[in-house]
Amino acid sequence: MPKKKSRESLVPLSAAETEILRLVWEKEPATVQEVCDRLPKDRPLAYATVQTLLRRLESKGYLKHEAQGKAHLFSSAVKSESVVSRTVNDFVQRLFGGDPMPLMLHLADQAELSPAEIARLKKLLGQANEGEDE
Amino acid sequence: MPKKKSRESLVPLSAAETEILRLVWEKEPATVQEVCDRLPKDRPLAYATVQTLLRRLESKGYLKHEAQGKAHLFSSAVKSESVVSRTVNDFVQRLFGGDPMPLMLHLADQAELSPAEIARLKKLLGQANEGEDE
DNA sequence: TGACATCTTGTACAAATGTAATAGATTAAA
DNA sequence: TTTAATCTATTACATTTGTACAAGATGTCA
Repeated sequence: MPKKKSRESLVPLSAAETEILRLVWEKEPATVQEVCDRLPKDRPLAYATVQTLLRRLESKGYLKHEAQGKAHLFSSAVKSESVVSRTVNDFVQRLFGGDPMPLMLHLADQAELSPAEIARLKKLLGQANEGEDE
Repeated sequence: MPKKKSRESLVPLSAAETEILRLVWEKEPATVQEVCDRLPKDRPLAYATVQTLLRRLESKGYLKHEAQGKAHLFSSAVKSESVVSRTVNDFVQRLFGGDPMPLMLHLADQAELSPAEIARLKKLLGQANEGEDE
């Protein structure tokens, strides 16, 4: 029996689609209007544009919708984790040839993490190398 | 006087362009042919295609070239670090709304890091929270 | 110095993307 | 039940992207 699920090979997300998909994830299910309301102020998009993007996300298989009155309620059709996973992998592949380390280092260095976050990360990292200390 | 350098706002990289740019970074300066030679086997591209991408990278300001005999030698026009930085930021913005933590956690969890790499990361993280341990 | 082998340049072209206007359906309100 | 407010559906359209052929320039070797 297959352990890893067969990596549905969805059509890749474009930049604008990704932004919108994330907003849906933030508040699922969501109507076009609700997504519009959550757009960052510095990134205004016409209602019709958001609508187009949602439709494309649906036709690409990332979202589905059900009707609620005359409006549509959009929600994810695939787990966000798997989308994130694939997206991050592709990204790392493209920009770093597949090696995640440079990205981790960059983030560890650039991101201004709180002590709590750092602790959390360390713990997660720790699990993999208990006791090791180069 | 400005402290941060003025973030040149280059035209963003497309996926294919990013892959090629990375190859140039790997062995700078490089001719079209050399880049072709370094293409991953599972991603064949015609010589002409690579050439087009290099040309576009140059017109977008990421690369420059000088002639060597009849060939062109391409090399970066902006530091790769800054490109990586901008690219990663945009990516985190799009997929995580700007919060790098989910990405770090994802990577820490997914990437199979060697003990040495883990140690390196921990050290880097440590600098920011010496002594802290919630 | 002529024939090859290489390179660059110009051009192409379909598909994807970003962005949106508009017309027609639907519901809620008066 | 007409009107106003919303929604969806259809269509548009300039750019960008991915991918590449072909013609002409140039350097190389016999």
